[in-house]
Amino acid sequence: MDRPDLGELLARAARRVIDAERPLLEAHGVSMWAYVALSLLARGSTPTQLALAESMGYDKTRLIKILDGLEADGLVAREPDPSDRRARVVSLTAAGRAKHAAIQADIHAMEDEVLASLSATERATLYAVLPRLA
Amino acid sequence: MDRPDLGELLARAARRVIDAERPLLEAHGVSMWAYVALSLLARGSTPTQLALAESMGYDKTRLIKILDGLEADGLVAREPDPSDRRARVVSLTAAGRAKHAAIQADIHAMEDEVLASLSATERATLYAVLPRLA
DNA sequence: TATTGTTATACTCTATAACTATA
DNA sequence: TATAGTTATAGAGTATAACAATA
Repeated sequence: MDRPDLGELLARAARRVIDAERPLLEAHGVSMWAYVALSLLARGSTPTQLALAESMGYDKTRLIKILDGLEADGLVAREPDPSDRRARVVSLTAAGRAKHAAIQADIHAMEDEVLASLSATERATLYAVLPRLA
Repeated sequence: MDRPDLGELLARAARRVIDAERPLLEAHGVSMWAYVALSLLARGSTPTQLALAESMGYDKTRLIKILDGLEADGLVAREPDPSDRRARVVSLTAAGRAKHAAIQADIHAMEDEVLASLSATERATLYAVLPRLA
């Protein structure tokens, strides 16, 4: 009966990693949710704002300010969807793609330190299991 | 270079599990942070409020309202620390211990569903690795 | 002088409701 | 009538500073 709570374990691990990400993101002048948006866009899709918000697990009304900032910095572009002129399609600019790659490189370097004490099989299992929990 | 971000994976998994916890906690009339406090106290220690806040990773000023509610419900007791009369020692009452056990039973049953698709070794690795990340 | 618990205040984040333009 | 994007407002959550009692 000495079983720890999974939610607490996940939340503590997530908080630890995110706390370590915070200064890296700040150095790049990008908020956490802005980085999440850049990450999804870097995976290749050019979704509408609503679709982007849903795949981020974020609110469409809050995403607007995020995109305003990214657009003002020239990292993303918003263009009207030809097939539905109510919608606006979001895409990465070349600068946005470069920015995301630079940030992600820093983050992955940080993660390597966090994961240093894990064996290769433990790491592989972690990356295999986590997506299936979400 | 198609490596996912660990922070995002952990945050999504944590959010999913915590979202599933929310209705269970609400049914027991306990907030998430109140449950975290009950969990730490159930592990046997009777810390001072400040020590409890630190081990929760929570703010001491916000913990006060949490403890006020738990004390009003008769789930915890606050007594002055004999060795330092500024401090107040927090402990579980019998009702608090029973309450925590009942909530945790519900939560563990929910977690079993979440973990159902994982093999026994995957589960063991997950429980071994997560504490080392935090 | 420093620290524990407490309160009060300001700030950020989040959720909800309305508005426009299209469908 | 319903939906995508937008804006504004209210609410919850969080952080900071100050206070009384004790060290």
